[in-house]
Amino acid sequence: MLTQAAPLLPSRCAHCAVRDRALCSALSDAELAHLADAARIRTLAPGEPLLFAGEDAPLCGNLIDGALKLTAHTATGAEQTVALLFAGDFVGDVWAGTATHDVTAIAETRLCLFPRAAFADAVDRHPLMERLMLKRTLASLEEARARMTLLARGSAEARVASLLLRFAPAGGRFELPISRGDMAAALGLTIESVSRALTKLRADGVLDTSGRRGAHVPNVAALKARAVV
Amino acid sequence: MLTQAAPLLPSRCAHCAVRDRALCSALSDAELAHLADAARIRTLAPGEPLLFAGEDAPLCGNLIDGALKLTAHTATGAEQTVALLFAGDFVGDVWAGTATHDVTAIAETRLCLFPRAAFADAVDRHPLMERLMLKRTLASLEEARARMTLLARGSAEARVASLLLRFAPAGGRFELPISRGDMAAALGLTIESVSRALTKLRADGVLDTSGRRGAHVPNVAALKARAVV
DNA sequence: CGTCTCATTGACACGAATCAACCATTGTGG
DNA sequence: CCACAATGGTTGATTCGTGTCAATGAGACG
Repeated sequence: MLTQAAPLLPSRCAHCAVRDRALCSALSDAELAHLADAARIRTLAPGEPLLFAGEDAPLCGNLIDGALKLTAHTATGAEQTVALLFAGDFVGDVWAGTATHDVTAIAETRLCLFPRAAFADAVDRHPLMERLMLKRTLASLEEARARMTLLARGSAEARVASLLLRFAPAGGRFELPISRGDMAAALGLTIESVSRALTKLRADGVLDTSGRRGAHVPNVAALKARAVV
Repeated sequence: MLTQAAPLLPSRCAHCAVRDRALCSALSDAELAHLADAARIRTLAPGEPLLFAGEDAPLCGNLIDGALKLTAHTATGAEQTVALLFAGDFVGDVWAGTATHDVTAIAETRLCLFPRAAFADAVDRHPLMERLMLKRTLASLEEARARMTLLARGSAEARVASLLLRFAPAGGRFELPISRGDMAAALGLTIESVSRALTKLRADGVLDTSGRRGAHVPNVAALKARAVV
C-alpha cells in the first residue's frame, strides 16, 4: 500500500472550539485538513452584516462563537427574525445561488467561512458530513415549527419567556445578548410590548434585571411555566 | 460482464402519479424496484389520523394524492397546524424513533408507506436520494420560516389570503380542501376570524364563495395584494 | 455636564378572541 | 317526503391584548 503524506491539520482547526460540534465533526483530521485550505476566519462586530437577502452569497460556514440572526423584511418594512444561530451552527446556502435572508451579527462573532463551491465539494465527498447536515436541517425544521406555534398563538409574555429560556436554559445570572429591539424583531412584537413583558416578569419575581443587559432568573421552573403557549 | 436480472418495477410504481416528484424520483427503475418490495399503499379518509405525536412511528412514506396536516398541541389544548403536505411530499421521521407531530388526513388521501428501516436503508444506499431529501428539507425549512413571518406579523386577512393562494396559486375556481376550523388551526386564528376574513374578501370582490367548499378567485393579483404582511 | 441612544411607562386605538345567537346544509328516522 | 336534530358556518356585542403615539427615564459616551 502506498502511503501518502496526510496534509497537516491547521492548528486553528485542531484547537477549534467547535471542532466537535460543527459540521466538521463528521470529518476525520485528514479529511478536514483538505477542506481547511479553503477556510477563512472572519470576525464580525455586533450589528455587522454578513449577507443580504437576494444578493449573491458566495460564502457559507460555521459559527465559532457569538451569535447571528437571520431576518426577513415584510412589505411594510418591519423586520422579522426567523432564526438565531449560535456556536457550532452552520450559516449560508450551499446550493442556492442567492441568500434567502439577511444575516447579521448580534454579538461579537467569529466565523469559519468557506467558498460555497469548496463546501459543496466537501459535502459531495463525505457522506457522513452530508448526513449530519441533513439531520441538522431536520432539527432546524423542528425548531422552526415550534417557533411557528409560539408566534402564532403565544402571548407577549410567553414569547419573551421563551426567548429568555433560549439564552439561559438553566436559569441563573446571564447577559442578554441582544437589545429590546432585536428581541422584538425575533418575537414578532414591538419594543414596548417586550419591555412591558419584562416588567411584568420582574414584578412577578420570575426575573431580575440590572441595567440594559443584566438578567437573573432565580427560578427556571417559574419561567418555563410562563413560556407555555 | 455478468448481467443480472433486474427486479421488475411493480406497475404501481411505473404508473405512480408522483414517480417523478417524490423522493423516489432520485432512483432508477431498477433501484426503485428493490425499495418497492417494502412499500404498501394505504388510503386515509378525511380526518383519519396516520401518526400521533410522541408515539412510536414505524412508518414513513410519500403522499400520492390528497392532503395531510402536521399539527402540534399547545398546553391549553389549542391545535396548531405546522405544515400542510400534498402530493409528492414526504411524511414521517426516518431517523427519529417517535413522531414529532400528529399527522392527520384532511382529504381522501393515498400514501405509499415504508417501514422506517427500509427507507433509511434506501437513503443509505442511494446518495442521490439523500441529496434530494436534504434539498427538500432545506426547502421545507424556508417555507416554515416564511410562514413564521406570516403568523408573527400578518393580519387575519393576510393569513387567510395567503392560505387561499396555497390552494389555488393561479386563482380561478377551486374547492377548499379543508374546513374553516382546519384553516383556523393552520393560521393561528379562530374560526370566527377566518369566517370574517372570508366575508371581507367576498365583500371586496376578491373572492367568490358558494356553499361550504366552493371558491372562485377572479383576480389573483388582488388576492396576492391582500396576502402581504 | 450635556447629548444620544435605548428602555420604560402611560394613554389610547384597533384588531382578534370570546361569548352568544342565528343561519345553512346535511343526514336521520318517522 | 317531511320533520328534526346535528354539524358547520356566519354574524353581532363585548372584552382583552397588543400596536401606536407620546412623554419620560436611564445609561453610555464624548
